[in-house]
Formats: sequence, structure tokens, C-alpha cells
Amino acid sequence: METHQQQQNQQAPNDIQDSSSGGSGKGSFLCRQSSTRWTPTTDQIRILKDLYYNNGVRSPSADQIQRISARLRQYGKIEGKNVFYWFQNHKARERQKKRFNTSTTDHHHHVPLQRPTNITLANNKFPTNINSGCYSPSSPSSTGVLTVGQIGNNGYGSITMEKSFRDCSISACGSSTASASESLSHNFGWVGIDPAYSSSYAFFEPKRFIDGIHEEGQ
Amino acid sequence: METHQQQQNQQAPNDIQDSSSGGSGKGSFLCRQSSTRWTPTTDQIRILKDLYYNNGVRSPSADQIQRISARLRQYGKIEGKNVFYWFQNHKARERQKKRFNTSTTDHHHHVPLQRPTNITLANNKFPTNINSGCYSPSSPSSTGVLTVGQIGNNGYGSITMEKSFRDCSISACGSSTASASESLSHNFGWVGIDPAYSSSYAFFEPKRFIDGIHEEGQ
DNA sequence: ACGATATGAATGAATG
DNA sequence: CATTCATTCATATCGT
Repeated sequence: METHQQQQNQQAPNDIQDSSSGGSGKGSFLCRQSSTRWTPTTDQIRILKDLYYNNGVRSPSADQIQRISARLRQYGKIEGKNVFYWFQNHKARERQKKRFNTSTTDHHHHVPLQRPTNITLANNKFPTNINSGCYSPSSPSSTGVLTVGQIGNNGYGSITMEKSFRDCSISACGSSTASASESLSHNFGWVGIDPAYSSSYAFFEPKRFIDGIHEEGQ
Repeated sequence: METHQQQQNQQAPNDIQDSSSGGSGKGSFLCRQSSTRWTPTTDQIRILKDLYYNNGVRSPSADQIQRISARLRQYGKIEGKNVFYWFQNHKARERQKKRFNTSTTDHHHHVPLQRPTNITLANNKFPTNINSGCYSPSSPSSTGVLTVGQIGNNGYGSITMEKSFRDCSISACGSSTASASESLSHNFGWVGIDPAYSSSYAFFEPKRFIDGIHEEGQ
């Protein structure tokens, strides 16, 4: 996934989108990214993954999407549909990977995901790991937060998303290693099945409670 | 693809590429990620193409992917994702190339093919027809895949002008539509779930955000 | 050695 | 939710 994370278009929290004058890119390629496709910033990815893995958000409702996108907007241009698609894709691909590498006769009974007390940062499952950490995605700042305390706990100490104010205090909740968050989650690559994340039930998922729990344990 | 046909020799079926197939490897001494990406052996490619052209395999299902990768494994290290990506890419590139010469008889259809980058797609490697005999189905001899000749060679004569209208103009409006519900829900905060109200939208489409962009009806 | 090309890998966006 | 398409990045390989 974010093995390399070619993120160069770091839109300011403002709303710039076509600032081609910047030219501060790595110079690898173009800077004109006025394309139609959303290019998530590192911070946005970090938060999205935090929601996904640490908070168990899988299919956020319209409400949540609005809130999430509002929060992510301070890190770059984003729309609700981007958030929607992101979760859809992330979930689908996680499943797909497993599908490729598991036998069809083994659908029932899979290992329940364990609850890691700390993030598994480096699992060298296979020599052929897709990992290629040689690329450093020029993380702007906040490098190496690495708060490996109680990440997925249900104590609720992470996000603090407000309702009306998009200011929020998110404070990046030390969920994962900041800059390493990308390289962190791609560990469960195509062969490694387990996402080293605990999906503690989201405390803010209405549907979870009223609509019945869908599958989430992997 | 065929043009290139890099003959990087076939690694031992049971061994990973030593990263020195060409001789002076890039010296991956301190970095263990020598195998950054899968390098298919000639046998693997042969079989993959056979499946593609002679058997019409285009988008193998997860089940097929497992089976294919299992079979190819005897010719070299391979994973399910490799097979998956191979077919994806092969199909996509073939279509991409075909999209040029098949200019749809110069209709008004202004296909957005511009490439912001300078790399442009100036590959004239496959000007007219990508194949029509390009691939020689020399009997695999070991897999019994029913090598019939050139049935699937151009079996999919269907041009590639199915749906190419994706330029669109995704209006940036987005989030305003669904914000109606949001304005209401923010009263309760999002930790406090209100059962009496929370199940408004179970599922929704990103259309809600973008509000009518694709009108591919006719 | 370098630059161009080919192609593996990744992912946003859509559709069924 | 699964499948697919398009686009782009990264890199292996080849040509000069």
C-alpha cells in the first residue's frame, strides 16, 4: 500500500489545490496535480488508518464520513466521497489479499485477531515482503511519535472530534508511529494475513449497536 | 512486453532470485530487501500468457489466482498478488495501447489522454495490432493447458471504447448535500449515540456527496 | 553510466 | 461487498 507513498502534493489546510508555483516537490515528477483524483496526505492517511485499525471503523455512515472528512480537511483538500471510498477500498483489499493466499476450503474458522499490546513494527514474514522501506516519504514533521501505550483500548482517549467545530483537538492522537504509519500497516501484505492491529469496537459506531454487528473480527 | 522479452534467465524453481542474475548485483548488503519486486521467470510468463491468450483468462478470480500461483510456483517464487497484478496490468496495458490506434475513427470523442508528465506515451512498439501472432503458443508441454493455437489470441475483438468517459467534472460541491443530517446530529456529539435517530442512513453512495456527475445513460 | 522503456505494485474511483 | 478500470509510482532491464 503505502510502501512508497508517493505523496508530494501536500496541500495546505487552506484549500490550495493548484499551487503549481510551489515547485517544492521532490522534483521527481510533476507538481501539477490538479487532477481529479484525491491524493491523500500523509497525515490524512495516518488518521484514516488510525480510525480503521484502532477504532474499528470499517464502513462509516454518512454522519461519520462528514465528520471524518471535516477533520481531515485541515490536512488537505478532501471530500466526503474520498473518505467513503477509502474505507471501502481498504476493507475490500484487506479481504482480497487474504482471499488470494488462503485456501477456499478454509473459510470457516480463522484466527481471531489477537490484541497486540504494541504495534508490530517489523514483521519479516517473508523474504519477499513487499516492503521497500528504502524510500523515505519526506514526512513533514512529527516524526517518530511512536506512542505504543494503549492504542486500541476502549478507554477512549484518542480522537476528540467535535461536532460543529472542525477545529477539533485531534492532536494526532498517538496511535501509530507517525511517519512510519504507512510502512507500518503494509506489513500484513499479501502473504501475511494478520493485521497487527486490534479492532476494538468502535465506540462511535451507531450502526454497530442498533443494526447488529457485522463481521469485524477480521 | 513481447518486444522486450528480457531473458533474465530463469531462476531456480525453488530459489529466489539472487539479485545477481545479471552479475554485479546492486549489492544489497545492509539492506535485506533485495527482492523488491517479483521478477517473473520466462516459464512463468509463458504460462501466464498462455492463460491469457489461449484460455482467455483476463481477471482470474481469487480461486483461480491461488491455483495459478500454485502452479507457477514450481518455476520460481511467486505469490498470489503477483498473478493478480500481472493480469491486471496485462489487460490494462493492452487496452491502453489499443486505445490509440483505435481512435474510434476520429469521432468527436475527445478522449482525455493528455499526460501531464513529459513521459508521454510515445510507444510505437505496438502500432497497429498488438498481437495477431505475437505470442507463439509453443506447447508448454508440462501443464496441459490445452494449447489450441490462436483461439484466444484476438478472441476479444471487442474494441476498447466501452466506457471511456471519465473526465467528468466532479463538482466540488460535495459535502453540502448530506450535511443536512449532520447539522442535526452534531447536537448529540458523536460519542453519545442516539438510537432514536442514528439509523438514518445505513448505506449511501458517494453520489450523495457529488450529486450527479456521471450521466452515462445515453 | 544514463536515459528510455517495460512492467510490477499500489490505490483512487466506479460499477454490479 | 466484490470486481474492475484508470492512473500513477517505482524499479528492473535494455539500448546506446
